[in-house]
Amino acid sequence: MSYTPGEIEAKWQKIWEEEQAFEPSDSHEQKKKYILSMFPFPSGRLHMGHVRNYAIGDAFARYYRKQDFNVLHPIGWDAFGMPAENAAIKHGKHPREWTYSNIDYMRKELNSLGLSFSKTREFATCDPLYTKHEQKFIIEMFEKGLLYRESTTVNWCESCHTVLANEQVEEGCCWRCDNEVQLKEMPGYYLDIIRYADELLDDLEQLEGKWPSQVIAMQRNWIGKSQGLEFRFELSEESRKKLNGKFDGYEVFTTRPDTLFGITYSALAAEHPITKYMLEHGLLDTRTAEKIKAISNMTEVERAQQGKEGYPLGISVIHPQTGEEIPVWVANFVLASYGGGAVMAVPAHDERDFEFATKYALPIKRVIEGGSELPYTGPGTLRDSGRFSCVDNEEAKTAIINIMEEEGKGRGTTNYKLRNWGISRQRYWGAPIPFVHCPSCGLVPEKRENLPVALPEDVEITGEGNPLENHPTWKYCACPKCGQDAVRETDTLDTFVQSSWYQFRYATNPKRWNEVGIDKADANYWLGVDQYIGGIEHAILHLLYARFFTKVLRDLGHHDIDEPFNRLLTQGMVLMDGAKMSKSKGNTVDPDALVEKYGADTARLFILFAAPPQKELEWNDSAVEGAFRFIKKLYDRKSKVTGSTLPDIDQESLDKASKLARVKVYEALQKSTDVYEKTFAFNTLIAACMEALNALDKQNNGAVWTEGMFIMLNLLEPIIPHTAAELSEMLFNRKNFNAVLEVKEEVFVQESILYVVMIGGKKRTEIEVSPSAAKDEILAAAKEAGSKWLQGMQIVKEIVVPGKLVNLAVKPA
RNA sequence: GCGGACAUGGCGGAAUUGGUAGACGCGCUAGAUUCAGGUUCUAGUGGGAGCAAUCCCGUGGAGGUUCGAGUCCUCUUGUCCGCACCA
Repeated sequence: MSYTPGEIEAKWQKIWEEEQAFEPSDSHEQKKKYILSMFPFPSGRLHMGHVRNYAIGDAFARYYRKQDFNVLHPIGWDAFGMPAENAAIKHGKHPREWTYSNIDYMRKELNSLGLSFSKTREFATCDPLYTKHEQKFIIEMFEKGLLYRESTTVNWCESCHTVLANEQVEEGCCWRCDNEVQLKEMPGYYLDIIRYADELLDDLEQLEGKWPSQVIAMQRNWIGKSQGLEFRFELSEESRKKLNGKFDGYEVFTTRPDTLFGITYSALAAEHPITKYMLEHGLLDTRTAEKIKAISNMTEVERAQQGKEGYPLGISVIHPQTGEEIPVWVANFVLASYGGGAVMAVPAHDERDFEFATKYALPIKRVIEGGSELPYTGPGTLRDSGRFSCVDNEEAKTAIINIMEEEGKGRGTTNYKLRNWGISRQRYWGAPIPFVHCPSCGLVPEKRENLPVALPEDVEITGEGNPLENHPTWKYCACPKCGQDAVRETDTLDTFVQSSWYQFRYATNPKRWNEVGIDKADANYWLGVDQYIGGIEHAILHLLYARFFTKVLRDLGHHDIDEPFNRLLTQGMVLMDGAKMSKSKGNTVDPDALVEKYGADTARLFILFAAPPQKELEWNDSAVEGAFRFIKKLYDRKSKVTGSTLPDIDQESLDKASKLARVKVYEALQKSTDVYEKTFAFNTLIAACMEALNALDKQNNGAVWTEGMFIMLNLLEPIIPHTAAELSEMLFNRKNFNAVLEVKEEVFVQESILYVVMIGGKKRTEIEVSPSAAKDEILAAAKEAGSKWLQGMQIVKEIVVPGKLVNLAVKPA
C-alpha cells in the first residue's frame, strides 16, 4: 500500500481530537514543560512563517510529552489591532465579525498541520473575558502609581490616526504603515517602565546563554543606561529679569563630569520650557523665533540630516564651579526627550559640541591632556580645572560628583534612553482604557464590578477620527465615585498590552478564567515558559513589554515569576528568491496548497530540514519533493519490520552492514537529546535519520530493521507526527512512543578501528587495528603502512589520538 | 559612530567543540526501468594533473599558536541585522 498523506493525516487528526490527546494535566506534581510559539494575529490566512513557527514549537511539545513531561502547548489569537478596522472600512464588516471569522478559518488551517495544541485554553485577546481582567490590571497599576496620564509631545501617525510608542517608530516612520511620524502635543496614558529599567537590565544576565545574544544586546542598548552627574545651571541675575523671574535655572545631565571646567556654552532643546516661554512672550527677535519654530516642527531624523543649527537666546547661566557667565543657545541636536532637554557643552571633548562651536565661533577650552587634535574624547589627565588639575579623568569623575553633591549643586545620577511606554491609542478595535473623566473627581477608574468596559457594537468605522469619540452615546456615563455626569475615556490600549500577559493566561486553568485573570498557583507551576519561539522582529517591543508586565504583575501579587521566557529561539524568515515572502511581491507559497499536495508531514519535514531554525529559509520546491520522497521511502520500508517490539539483538552475529546500520540508528538517537536541549538543529537530526535509513537499506536483517524503525519513528514523531503515528500503530501498536529509549553502547564497539595515518600533518593512508591494540602496535602498523612516505625522513614526534588517528611529525633525515 | 551576527562546493547546509572538511538533501552527469514526460533504481559529483596508483590546491584574505586549525589568537576585507546627535 502506498503512502496516502491525505487519508492518514485526516485519520490521526480525528483521533487526536477525540482523545483530547494534548491537554495538560491539572496536577502540579508532575515535572512540566511550557512550550509556546508566539500567537498569531488573525489576519485571514496562515503564511509560511506561521508554519515554521508552529512546526518548531510542536516538535518541542511532542518531544517533551514523550519524555513524560506535563506539557502545556497552547494557542490563541492576538486579535485586536488596526487591520481589523481597515478591513471594516474596506468591506463594511464589523471588526469583530472579521476577526472571529478569520480565527475560524485559521484554526482549521492550523488543525490541518497536525499541531498538538491544547484546545481548551484557546482564546482571543478581544474576548470580553480577557479584556475584563486586563482592565483590572490596568486599574491596579494606576492605583500603584505605575500608570499616569500626561500631556506630552507624542509620535503621531496620520495614516493610522493614532499615537505610537517610541518602540513603534522606526527611522522616523510608523512601524506598521511606514508613514512618516509627526510630533503632536496631546494627552495620553503612560506606564512607568523606567521604574523597572534597572531590573529589566540586570535580569538580562539570567538570560545569557538562553536567549540569542543579539536580542539581549538589543534590549541592553534600548534601555540605554548611563551614569553621570545631574546639576543645576543657575541663570544670571540679568537673565532672570529678562525671563520675568519665571525661571531661575535648569537641570542638565552629563556622563562626563570630568570635563566640567571645559564648559563654554550651554544648549537647550527647541521644546525646552525656557525656549518655549521666550517664544510665547516675544523675547526673541522674529527671525530667530521663526527658525526655532521650524526646528520644533521637524522630526528627529530631519534634524539629524539638517546638520548642527542653533541660535543664541541672549541669556546666560553661571558655571557651578568657576562662577563664570556662560551663554545659552538653542540647538537642534539637543533632544527634548533625553536628559531634560538641556546640555552643558564642552566643545574640546565632545564631537557634537565641537562641531557646533566651530560653526558659531564659540570658545573651545581644553581641560584633558591627550591626543593631538580636538575634539579629544579619550582618557587623560585634567588641566585648567581648578583644584582638579593633574587628576586622572576617571578619578575626577567621582571627585567632581562628590564636590557638587557636597556643595548641594548636583548629584550623581542615572539616565536611560528608555522612555515610558505610551499605551493609549485613538482607535476603536482595542481594549477600552477603563477610566472616566469626572468634572469634580478628575480621573476615576471604572468600578471593578462594571468590568469589562465593553466596546459599543453599533459603531461606524470610517477611518476618520476615533469611532469611540464619535459615537453618539457610548462615552456618556456617571462618575463611578460621585455619580454625577461624566465622560468615558475613548482611547483604547495598545495591542502590545494584550500580548504582554497572555503567557500567564494560558497557564491559568480555564475553569477559573471568569474569576481570575491569572491563577497564582498555576502561573507559578507553569511559568517561565521553557521554550519560546518567535520572530526576531519582536526582539525589543513585545519581549521587553512582556518582561516588564511580568515584573509588574508579580509586584501586584498575581504570581512570583521574575522572567516570563526562560529560553528563546528566534526563527529566521521564510524567503523566496532571496526576498521575504509577501503578497505584494507575489512570491508566496500557500500552506494550504502545500498540505493539499504533499501533506502536512512533508511541509513540516521540509521546513525543519531546509535550514537551522534560527536562519533564514530559502524556499525550494524540489527540496520539498526530496522531503516527500523520504517519507514515502520510510513508509514503504514498513514491510521490512519483522517484530512488534524492540528486539534483543545479538551484536556478534551481525554482518558489517547491519552493524553499521545500528551505529547510524543509535547515533541519531544520541543526537536528538542534543538537538532539543542545546542546538535546536532539527536539520541535523533529520539528516541523521536519513543516514540511518540509508544504512538500514544496505542490509537485510529483520531484527535490525525492526529496531531501527522502532527508534526512528520515535525520533521522527515530533516532526512528522501523522506518518509516525500511522506506522507506529501498524507495526508497534504505538508502544514505541512511550518507550524510554536508551543508547546501547555495545553497538558502537567495533571489532576493528580505522585509524587515519597522517605524516607531516597530511593524511596519507588508513590502517585497521584491533580496539585492544596498544599504542606501540598502532604506531608500528602506521609506520609500516606509511613507509613509502617515511623514506628519507626522520620521525620527530609520534601522536596517537585513541580511536582516531596517528600523526607522525617528520623532518628530512 | 556604537552594538550583534556571519563568511565552507553550482545551491541549502554538516563537521562529536583542536583530530579524515564537504555528512544529509537539492541540483547536475551517466546508465537501467519506462519510453511521451514524469516516477523509481544504480553509479558519479570541491578544483586541478594523471590511463591509473597517486599527487597538488582548497573553509573570504594575511599572519600566528600547534604534531595537527573551518574551529583558538592578532590584523584585515566583505555581507547582514539592530540602535543611532542619548550629552
